[in-house]
Amino acid sequence: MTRQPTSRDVARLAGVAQATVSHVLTGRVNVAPATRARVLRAIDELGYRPNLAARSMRTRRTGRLAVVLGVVMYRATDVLAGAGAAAREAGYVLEVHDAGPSAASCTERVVELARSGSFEGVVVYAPVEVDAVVDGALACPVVVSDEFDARTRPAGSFTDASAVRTLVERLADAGYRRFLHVGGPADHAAARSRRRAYLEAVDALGLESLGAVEGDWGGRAGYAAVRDLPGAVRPLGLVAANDLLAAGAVRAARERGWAVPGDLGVSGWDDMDMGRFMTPSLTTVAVDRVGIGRRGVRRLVAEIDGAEPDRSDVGVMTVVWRESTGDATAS
Amino acid sequence: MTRQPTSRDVARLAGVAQATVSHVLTGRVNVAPATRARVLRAIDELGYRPNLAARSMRTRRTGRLAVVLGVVMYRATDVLAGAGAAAREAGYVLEVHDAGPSAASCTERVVELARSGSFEGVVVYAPVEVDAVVDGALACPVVVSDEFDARTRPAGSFTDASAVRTLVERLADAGYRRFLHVGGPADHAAARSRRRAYLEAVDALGLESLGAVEGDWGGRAGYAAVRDLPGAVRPLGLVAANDLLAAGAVRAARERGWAVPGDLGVSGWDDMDMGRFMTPSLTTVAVDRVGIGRRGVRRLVAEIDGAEPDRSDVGVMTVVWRESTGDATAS
DNA sequence: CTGAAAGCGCTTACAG
DNA sequence: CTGAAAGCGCTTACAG
Repeated sequence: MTRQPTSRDVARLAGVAQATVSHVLTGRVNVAPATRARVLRAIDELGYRPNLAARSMRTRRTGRLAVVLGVVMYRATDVLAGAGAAAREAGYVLEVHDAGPSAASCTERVVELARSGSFEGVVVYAPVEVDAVVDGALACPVVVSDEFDARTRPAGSFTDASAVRTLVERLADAGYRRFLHVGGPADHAAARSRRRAYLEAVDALGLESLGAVEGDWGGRAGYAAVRDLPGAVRPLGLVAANDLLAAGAVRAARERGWAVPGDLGVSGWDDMDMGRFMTPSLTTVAVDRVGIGRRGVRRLVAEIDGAEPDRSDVGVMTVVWRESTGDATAS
Repeated sequence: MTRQPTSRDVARLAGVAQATVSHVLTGRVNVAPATRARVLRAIDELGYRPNLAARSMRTRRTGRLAVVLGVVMYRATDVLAGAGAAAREAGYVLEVHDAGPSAASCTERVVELARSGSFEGVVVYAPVEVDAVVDGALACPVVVSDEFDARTRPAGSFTDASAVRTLVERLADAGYRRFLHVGGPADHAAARSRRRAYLEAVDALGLESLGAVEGDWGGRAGYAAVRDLPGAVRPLGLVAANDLLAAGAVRAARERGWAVPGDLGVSGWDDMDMGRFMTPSLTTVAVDRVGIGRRGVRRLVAEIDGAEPDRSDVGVMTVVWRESTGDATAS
């Protein structure tokens, strides 16, 4: 833990000026090969590492991106991994801030970070009140991941919609006669989008729907929804907004002696690890979380650079068919 | 996105010297109340924010801690939340780096970060080769979370051991006659610790053990272990190193027509959300992940300060009893 | 209690 | 191709 060597030390050892060391380091100015080699050797010998704070002060670039995370997301670290990789590629480093589950606290944090001047951009994977963010006097761009952007119909909603439509169609084909949606909290754009997709699907297909229940992302809402249903609704097709809600629904059905599949056909969302080992194994929608993370950072970097955002990897959901959406019992 | 105001701007507006602004900000030098108020008003009016890079360069403190995360952990964001809160309390900011699942890649990353000089400390929630870390010429302290520290018997192992012992005893009391452990990968200290605890428990209690199988943290190993067992082992008590392994075991048992509980009694680990909705619901060990995160950062901060680490919140596991460890079928 | 001056370690015009 | 000089925005002895 002795004093770290500086570019002056390197210059001295290499017998050149400090500026030359800098030229070698930044690569923005040509340096004669022999000089360059001397500098590199000195760097190596001294174990020199540039002081990033000093560089940042001089260049007025921090090289930092802030990530705001909502804790509720399943496997948020996958998103982080994607975001981190994209950030590295673009030469940035990520500072992660989690801001609790509520849209209010997330919004507050986003504004604080975007005003701090310590970041070149903020990317948000959390529910926020976008208007508040946009209004604030920000020092850098803010990008809200599609899944959490409430301003417009999110880009992700197209794929949400098609996945939900596919699930409803399949359940109808399998013989389920009535339908129910158990959704997530309304302040999440993804929850709203799946709910809307469900309502559109049953409407478009002329199916009998018992409606859309709102829950949190925990399983109890799914459990309660099925527990409280009249028996006459069977066979029922249930599209849940995530796997926990679906698992709760399955549990309630079993306690009532309903067959799953048979009396109840269920699908979840998120492809949680455990779903494949449940009995019945759970049909679900696999989401490319790493891609979501990557996309958020890429959009942010594009905005920082004033470039066109990359749209190439939109649409990253796959329905995973398992036992829980098997055929209904003929009644 | 206009130029950010500096402490000079504040000084000019308040009619004081730049040093006085600094005195107000750092609080290390007394300032007359009236002067102080003028400065504060100017700061507010200008929306001034100190430039952290400049401050850091001058003070030679970065105010940053690096966190290295292994992606495999369940709900790693809980750990992050705890770490982030503890860091905030101590006046630090966290930079999160995930380093892939392997001990080699994590170790490499830790050394790189600890050498970079950009951090005042590194806290590791990932499997690492501690010797390599200790050998390197590091610029800051490195703390490995107990759960991943391979050097010594980790502090967490005591609680691992007692939880495992409790589970084995209960299964024995419930009438299970033979025992099996399905563990995690051996390069994880937690996996080794649970395995050892299992072996000690069956030995101490004089129970018949079929041994300890090593898996990854996914559910297939649990599935395969039970699928391949002779039927004569029933009733079997199985202690799995996590809930996925346990869920896999349950699934295999059901496919073989074994009753769970009855022919097979199973416990998991991690208290994954879905476990309570499985049929049977899964007995498991709840871990205080937020506490693990907090403890890691507190130990690191203590080391930075040369203070005694806080040991007050060690031992943060609770067995959650559910249906899967119910009574064995008398045979 | 207040302020003038130096300097943290870099990079960037600019001159040679 | 190389280097001398200035300056990024702050804080810290130090003097008054």
